[in-house]
Amino acid sequence: MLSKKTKYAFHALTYLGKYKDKGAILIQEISEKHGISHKFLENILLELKKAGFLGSKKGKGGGYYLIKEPNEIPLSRIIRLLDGPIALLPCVSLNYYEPCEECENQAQCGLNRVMIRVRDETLKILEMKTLQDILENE
Amino acid sequence: MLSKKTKYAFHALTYLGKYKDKGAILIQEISEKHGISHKFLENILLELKKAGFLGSKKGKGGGYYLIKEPNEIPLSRIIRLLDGPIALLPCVSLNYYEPCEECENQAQCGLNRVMIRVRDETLKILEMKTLQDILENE
DNA sequence: CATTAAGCCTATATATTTTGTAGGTTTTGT
DNA sequence: ACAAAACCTACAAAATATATAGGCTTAATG
Repeated sequence: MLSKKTKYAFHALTYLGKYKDKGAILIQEISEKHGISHKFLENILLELKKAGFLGSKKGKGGGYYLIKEPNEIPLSRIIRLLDGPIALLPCVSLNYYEPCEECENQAQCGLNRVMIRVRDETLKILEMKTLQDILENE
Repeated sequence: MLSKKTKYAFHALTYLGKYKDKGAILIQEISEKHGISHKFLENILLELKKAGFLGSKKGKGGGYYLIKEPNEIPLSRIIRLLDGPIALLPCVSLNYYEPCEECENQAQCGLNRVMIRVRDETLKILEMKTLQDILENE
């Protein structure tokens, strides 16, 4: 399941996408609209900024704004940024690969192959669908 | 990601499937072969038993054994039993449905639809693939 | 140029979940 | 009767997720 962090990130991005013509938007505005703790959201927005999705302006009249087009933000990237791996096993993760500690031999692990399929089907969707699609559905 | 519990369950089931002609198999045998804590595995096997996958025999010469054919044990059921929902959001879970607390209106939640697709594609695989497939791959 | 309102940053606190342990009870073969 | 095994419930420890605190930096404005 997606963490709250990731869900909050989607809410914030959606909000910023919806009002992207209004310029910089306050953390506080988003946190109040969605009932998210201000400080928690602050951390999330900062991560999104560092990852290159958001820009910000400090000081009075400051706030956050999207610096990518919504159709350039695949859902997969947001999930990976905030939640980590999308795959169900570390040994089939593309971005967070590690061998499974319990598995003496990954090549002959029966689960491995199935989980590669699950990963691929999941990614087909999450890499194709973007913030744009979310915005259109709301 | 799958929890250790679920991974251990798969290891145990695979082991029991592999040696299903040998009758009851000790917890200890499985736990030693896979480096799993005896007591932790005990709890897992008990759950698998209560869910109808395993049988057991108490007392001397006792142990656990499969009571379903490996091809009657879809991976989805094991994951759900030990890990809970397969879906990425509670509001799209078939077996563990709850409305998302942050979402005022699920019908017009943009994520909802995408996550239904992810769930469906994932389930296509995890309901079709069974312990049998795992055994064949090892 | 002082004040104020905003984001930035790092550390810490709290809550929840996962993982593992303890210890006694029941059952069964010998 | 004894020993070996699963059964059961509760608890402990560790890890992770969620949330908070508090000072720092930046920028607009009267």
